[in-house]
Amino acid sequence: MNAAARLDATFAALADPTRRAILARLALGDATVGELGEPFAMSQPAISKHLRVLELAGLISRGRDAQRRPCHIEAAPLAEANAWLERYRRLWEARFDDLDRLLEEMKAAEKPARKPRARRKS
Amino acid sequence: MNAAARLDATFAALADPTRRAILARLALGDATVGELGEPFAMSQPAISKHLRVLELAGLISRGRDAQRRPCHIEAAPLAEANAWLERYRRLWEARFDDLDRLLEEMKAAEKPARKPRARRKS
DNA sequence: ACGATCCATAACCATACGGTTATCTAACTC
DNA sequence: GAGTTAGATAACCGTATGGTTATGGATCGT
Repeated sequence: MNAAARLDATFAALADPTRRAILARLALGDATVGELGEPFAMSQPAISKHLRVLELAGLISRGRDAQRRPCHIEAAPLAEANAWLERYRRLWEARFDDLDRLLEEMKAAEKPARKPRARRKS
Repeated sequence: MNAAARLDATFAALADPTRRAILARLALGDATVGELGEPFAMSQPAISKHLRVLELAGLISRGRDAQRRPCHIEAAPLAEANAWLERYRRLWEARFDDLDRLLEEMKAAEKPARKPRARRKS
């Protein structure tokens, strides 16, 4: 799987609240399928499907403990997703830069400028 | 739209290589629909659909310049996605911590330990 | 006023997704 | 060996997604 396909799978896996909650749970430590499904008003096969999506995305791995299949979070794909987002960080930090500059201006002028950052639907 | 639904929309929007490429282009500056579609072997309506997905996710906004509809990247949802990922940063950084520790051990023992970090399909 | 340009919308299609119920398998327990 | 427990798998269903072609609408140029 190339980098683009991995990002596809990772972001798609994260685009579901149940799966994000499962990852949040697994961040606290390994858990079985039953434990992972318990918080959700959802059938067991539905949970298994979510786990398969997470596994195919490389976000979890599964061990074996008798009948149980403990799940373990694998953070590497999250690191890749983070690296992708990283390239856009300046775009959202610029917002705060603007805010800082605006605050400076307000402090200097002692009169709230009310300049709403331009843009936004013309 | 609540935080979870926004994350759903954001991650889903990012789970497509065409849309990520469009965002990459827009990070360099605003562009029209035609300009955005030019690199892709895809019909114009397909591009419009991708742009609508990005717009619904709040990742772009659109202005107007005569017949043209210039698109502008909006990074705020990316910041939210980043904030979500941030909570898992220690999980993938731990990997490097382990590697560092392993390297320390190797250096101390002068004999490559070959301990493959345990876990992984039992 | 007329055609060209830029883009959106509608209708359609195949496939994927998120859920269900029912059933099957593997391993433990007694 | 019989029943029980933990999950996986199969078949199905409604809706969403990603693409297409065809058409429509707004604005520019002449």
